[in-house]
Amino acid sequence: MTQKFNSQSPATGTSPHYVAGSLSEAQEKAVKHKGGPILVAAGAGSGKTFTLTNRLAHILKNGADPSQIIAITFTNKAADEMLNRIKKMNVVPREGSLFIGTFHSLGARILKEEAAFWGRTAGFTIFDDEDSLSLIKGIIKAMNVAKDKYNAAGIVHAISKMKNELVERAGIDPKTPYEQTVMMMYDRYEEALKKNNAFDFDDLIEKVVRLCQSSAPALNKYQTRWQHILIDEFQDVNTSQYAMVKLFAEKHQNLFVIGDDAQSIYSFRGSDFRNFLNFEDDWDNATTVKLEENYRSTKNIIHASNEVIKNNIQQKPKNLWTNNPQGSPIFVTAYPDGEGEADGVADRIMALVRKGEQLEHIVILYRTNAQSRAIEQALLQSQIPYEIFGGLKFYERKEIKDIISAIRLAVNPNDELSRERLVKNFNKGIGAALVEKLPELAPSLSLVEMINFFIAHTGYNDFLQKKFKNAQDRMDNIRELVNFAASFKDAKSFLERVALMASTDGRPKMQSRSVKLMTMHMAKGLEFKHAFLVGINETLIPHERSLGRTEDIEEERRLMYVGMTRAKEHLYISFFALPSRFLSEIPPELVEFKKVFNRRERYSEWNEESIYLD
DNA sequence: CTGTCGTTTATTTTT
DNA sequence: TAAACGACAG
Repeated sequence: MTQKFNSQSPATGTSPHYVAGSLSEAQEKAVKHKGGPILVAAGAGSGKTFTLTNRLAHILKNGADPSQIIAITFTNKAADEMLNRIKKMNVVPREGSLFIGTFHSLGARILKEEAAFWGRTAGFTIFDDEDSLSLIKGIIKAMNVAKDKYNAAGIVHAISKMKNELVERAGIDPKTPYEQTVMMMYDRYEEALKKNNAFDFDDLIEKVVRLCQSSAPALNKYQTRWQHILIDEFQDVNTSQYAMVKLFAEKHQNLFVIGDDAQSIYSFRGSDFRNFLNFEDDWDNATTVKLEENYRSTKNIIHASNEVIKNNIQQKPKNLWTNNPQGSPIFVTAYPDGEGEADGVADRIMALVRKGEQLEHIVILYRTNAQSRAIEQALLQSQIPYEIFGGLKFYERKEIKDIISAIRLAVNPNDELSRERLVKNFNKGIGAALVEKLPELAPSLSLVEMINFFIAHTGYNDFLQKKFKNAQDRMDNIRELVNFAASFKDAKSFLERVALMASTDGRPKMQSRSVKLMTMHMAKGLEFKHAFLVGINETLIPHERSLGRTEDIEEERRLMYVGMTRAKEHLYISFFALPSRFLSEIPPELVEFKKVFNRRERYSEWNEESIYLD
């Protein structure tokens, strides 16, 4: 077995360095599956990406043309990783003919082909969440309704939900005046998108499904084209994504889906892991393979995680096990308050450093972003270098958005939002002049020339310096953007990529010598030698907002499970105030419990006896 | 354009 | 309870 414990994989890498060909028995069964629908239930750390990549290679080696295959992921990062691994295996005869990408990029690609059906051109713009919000805000204003009654974000959310759940517009019968108005806004929103020659994120899936539902030739085209469909993180598909895939796979039935229902943590965004649980009922001749050997963590960590997730009712039964060593106990620490906890974690990290541990092997995970502040302060004080993951997406930065707006308008003159943004941004008519000039200029300039034109024409560096204290940082960001843009052959593909970028994509590469801080959501798929789970309090995880419904609490438990299974060797869990119920689900014999008193005098009477709730 | 005051809102966020 | 946002006056 080359998948060895404590491998030298980078901190953010997802798996040890495998050698192709060393599949476990279960992995081999999944990889060499003959045909027909197959669900691979891949537990945490069971070599999911490895199996998926080998499956793809297997299909290619058995004579399928790359153009007949689509492999769908949720993130660009996952897609890039798979593509890199596949390239190394030397099984793709023609470069560029194989689709490995996200649901959204697949949708964008199809809609480019089918733009006319929706009254768009191939140069359509992809509106992001912020664009959708401004569009709705404009509609609310124009409709002259009571602003306090119609919350723009709420309406955007409602529309997004309808699209994700494929709710038929014609089937909706709004009863109350409020509902009637919202539906009117929906209609206006759709009109506005069309007028702007734009699709929103959800359209990239929904409009493909609607097209295939209403046009037999179109459906037949894609069904025939794609004979093999592979889907990663299948537990996270939403209704429209699954509908799209189902339509495509109906003809050849070569649908390979892989994922872990125990790690479904995005239901608030429409992910529905019942698609995973019901797969065998949904496809007559479905095969199921379970990957239950964990190559990542110690026995203690796996045992503790299993005991926690066991308490969920809605799940596929599984028995995750490992050949790895027993390892150290789970270190659970009670602190008097959040600051005490942060200091305690910093102290513990210092101790690890003194023992020669590398900072990049350490991660601190929390439930909510707000929790990072206390931790940051403590790390600063102890002079421990750290890096926060997530936060603002690269392209959501103001300076980046300004430039993107200019390129968007150049490519798509109907993009009113970008025009507005540019006009508003600069005084003395600079914006207006720019907006006039762009569409003549665009065809004659390369992408990078266009960006440089924008910067020169608007005096953008001066603009930044006048307006922002951190102008230098922002100019650095622009330089990053120019570097990134230089690798694209045309503005259209650049815009598509940028629009579909996640918060961790496209940012300057991370530093290696630093502790990583992130939410438990962001940590999915990653692994670290040492994982600190902080703020494991009742009201934080499970979050107080989830306490009403069993399903929500079960999702919180899955999140806890995701957090715990990130640790390879050492798992540190801490809390203040009331310990999370999930802590009491860890068997006491696996835990080394410690209490820290007297951080401040007023907590001296703090006297909880154990982490176990009554 | 800029600053201030009142109001709102407060989990997670793969695209 | 703070902090972020938006409206509006100066």
